Amino acid sequence: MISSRQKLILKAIIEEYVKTAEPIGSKALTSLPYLHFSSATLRHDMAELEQKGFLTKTHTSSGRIPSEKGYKYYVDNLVTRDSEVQSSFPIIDHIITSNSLKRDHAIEEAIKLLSELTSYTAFAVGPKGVELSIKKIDFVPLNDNEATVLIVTNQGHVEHQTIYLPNHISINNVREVVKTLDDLLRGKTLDEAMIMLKESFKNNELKKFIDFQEQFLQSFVEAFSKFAEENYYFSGMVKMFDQPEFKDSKYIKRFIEMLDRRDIVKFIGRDEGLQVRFGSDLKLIPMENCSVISIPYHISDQEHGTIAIIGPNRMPYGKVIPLLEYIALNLGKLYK
Amino acid sequence: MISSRQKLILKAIIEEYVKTAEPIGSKALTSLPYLHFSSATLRHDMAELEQKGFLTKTHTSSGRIPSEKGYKYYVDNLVTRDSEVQSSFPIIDHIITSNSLKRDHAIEEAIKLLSELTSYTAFAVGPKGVELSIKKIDFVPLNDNEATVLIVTNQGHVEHQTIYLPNHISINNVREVVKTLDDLLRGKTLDEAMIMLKESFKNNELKKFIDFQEQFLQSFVEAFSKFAEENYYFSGMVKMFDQPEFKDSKYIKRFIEMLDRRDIVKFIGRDEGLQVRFGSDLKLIPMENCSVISIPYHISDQEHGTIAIIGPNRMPYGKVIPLLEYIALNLGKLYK
DNA sequence: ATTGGCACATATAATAAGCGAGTGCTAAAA
DNA sequence: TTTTAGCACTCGCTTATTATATGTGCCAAT
Repeated sequence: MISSRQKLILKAIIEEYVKTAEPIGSKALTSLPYLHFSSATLRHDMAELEQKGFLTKTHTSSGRIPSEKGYKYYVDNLVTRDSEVQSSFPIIDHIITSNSLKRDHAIEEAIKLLSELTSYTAFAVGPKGVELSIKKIDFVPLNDNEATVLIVTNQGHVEHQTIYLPNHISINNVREVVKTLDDLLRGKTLDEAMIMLKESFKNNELKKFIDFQEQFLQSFVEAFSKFAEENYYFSGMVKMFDQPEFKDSKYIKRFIEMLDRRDIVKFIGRDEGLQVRFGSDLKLIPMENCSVISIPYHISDQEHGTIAIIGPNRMPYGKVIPLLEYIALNLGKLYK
Repeated sequence: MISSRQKLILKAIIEEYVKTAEPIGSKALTSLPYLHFSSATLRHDMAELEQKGFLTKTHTSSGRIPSEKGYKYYVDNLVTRDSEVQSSFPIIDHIITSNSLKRDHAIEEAIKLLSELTSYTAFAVGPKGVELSIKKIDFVPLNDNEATVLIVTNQGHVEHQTIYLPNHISINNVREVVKTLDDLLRGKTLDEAMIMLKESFKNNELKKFIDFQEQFLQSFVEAFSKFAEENYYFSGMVKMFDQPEFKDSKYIKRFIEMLDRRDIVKFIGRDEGLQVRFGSDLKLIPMENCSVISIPYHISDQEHGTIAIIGPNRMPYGKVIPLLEYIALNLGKLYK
C-alpha cells in the first residue's frame, strides 16, 4: 500500500514541515542520510503519496505539505517518542507535588506548565464528580441582615451564597432552616439533593420556616449548579499567536471566542485514553487546521478529568504526547 | 488661547474620527452646518490646532487626526453627554437587580453588559475590603484522612483549603486546632490574623497540637492571601480585535498578555471618581494609543471596587462615560 | 478675516517584469 | 524494473513604475 521508502519520506516531510511551516521540496529531502536518492526519485514517491492523499501542495509547483490524512497516519504509525522530553519530568514532578495540597490549583499549575513546555494552548476539564455528595450544609451569620450559607461536598469542594434577610426574619429562623436542610440533604448526591430541594419547597415542608423561599431556593439551586458545572481551565492562550497559521487576526478572534465559550470542552474525549483529533473530526468550523490532543487523568472510579492541548496540525507529536501522558499520570497520583 | 471656532473644529474632527478611524480633511468639515466656511479658512485653524498640539497628521499631506492632547482637551472641555444612552438604563437596572443575590456574579454580569453596550473590553477590580475581618473559621471532616477548612469574612467572602491528615493525626486533633484558631483569630482583620498566625507558630503555641504545622500554616497563609488578592474580572476581550487599531496581530498579543498578567489593575485609579487615562499616562508600553476609563463604585467606607473599560483613544466618550457612571452607581446600590 | 487657486506631497491601487524554487514528464542509464 | 539527468513549465514573491485621489500650505485677491 505504502512502501517503506514512502514512509520515510512522509515522516521526513512531516517532521521538517513541523519545524519550518514551509512546503518541503524534493531537493531538500535528498540531504537526509537515509534518503540518498536523486530528487527525481523522491519526486516520484511524493507524487504517489499525494495521489494516495497523504500530502498536498499549496499550488501546482510548490513543495509538499502533509494533509490531515498524512498527520493521522503519522501519529498512528510513524511517530517516535522524543526521548529528550524526559528532561522535563523532574520539573513536572516538582510543580505537581509542591502544589499537592490544593488540588484545583495543582491542575491549573500543571496545564500552565504544559503550555510552557509545549508552547501551545493547554486546557483542562474537571475533575467532575460523577457521584459527588453533600457532606455538610452550614451557615455563618454575618450581621443582623446577612448570612453566608456554605455547602461542602465529600470531595472537599465548597460553594457559598450570601443571603440577605428581610427584617422580619431572624437569624435563628435561618439557623433552623439550614439545620433542617443539612439533616435532609447530607449524604445525598447533588442530583438527588437538587430534586429533594425542589420537592420540599413544592410540598411546603419548609415554607413554615420562611416566607422568602423563592430567593432561598434560588440560592441553593445556583450553588448546586456551580458544582455541576465542569471546571474548566486554560492557559497559554497567547501561545497560539506565535504560530504562523494564526498570523491573520481573524483566526485569533475565532480562537479566543472558542476558548471563551468553552466550545472545545464538548469535543474532547473523556475516558478513552489519549486521543488526537483533527479539525475536521472536531467539526470546529473555525479551526480547520488545528488538532486537539487530550488524555484523561483518573482519580478514582468516581472522578476523572481531562487535560489537553490545542495547536496547529503541524505539531511535534513526538514531544507533546509523552508530555501529556506524564502529566496526566502524575495528576492522577495526586489523589491516591 | 483656542478660539471658539477652533473648539468646534476640534470637536468635529474628534467625533468624526471616532466614527471613521480615517484622517479628517478640511473639505469634509465644510459640510457641517455650523462650519460654513471655505476649506482654506478651516485649514488655517487646523494648522493652528496642530501647532498647539491638539492635532497631528499621519503624513505631510494627509487629513488631521486628534493627538492625545486633543483627546484630553476634548474629554475635559468639549464632550457632550449622549442622551441616547439613557435607553440602555432599563437593561442595566434589570441585569443588576436580577443578579442582586450574588454580588460577585452581579459584577461579572455588569461588566459583561458594559462590554456589550460599549463594544470595548471591560474589566473590574474588587470589591476589596480595606478592613476585611474574620467572621469564622470552621472545618468539615471529609473522611479519616481529609478535612476541609473554611474561612468566612465579615463580608461573606469564603475561602477553603482541603487538608490531608497524616495517619497519626486524628480528626479530633484538627477540630481542637481549628477551634483554637477560631477563638484566636475571630474578629481580627486579615492582616492582623496573618501576623498572629505566624507569631503563634513561631512561639510554638500551636505546636503542641500538631506536628505538621508547616503544611497547616501554609494552607492558612494561602487562604488569607487569596482574600487579599484583588478580584479581577474582565469581559469582551475579543471586542478589541474589531478595532482597526488592532488589525496587527502583534498588538493583539500584547493586549491579551496584559489582560492575562493583570497589568492594568495597577494603573486604574481607586477612589478619585471618574478618570480617563491615556496610553502615555499609563506607561503601558504596548498600549500607546489606548485609553482606560475607570470609575469606582462605593459599597461602604470599608469596601470599594472599580469598573473600567479599555479601548483605543478613539472612543465615543459621550456615550461611554454616562454608561460607566450609571453602572457604577447601581453596583454601589446593590450593597446598600 | 476670508476665500479661490495652484503647486506639491504622499498613500493606495494596479500593472508589469524578473527571479527562484519546485514540479511533471521523458528518455537514457543502471 | 528502478533510478537518474535534463528540460520546459507553473506559480508565488518581490520590486519598479505609473496613475489616481485626497489633502496640504501658501499667496494673492476679495
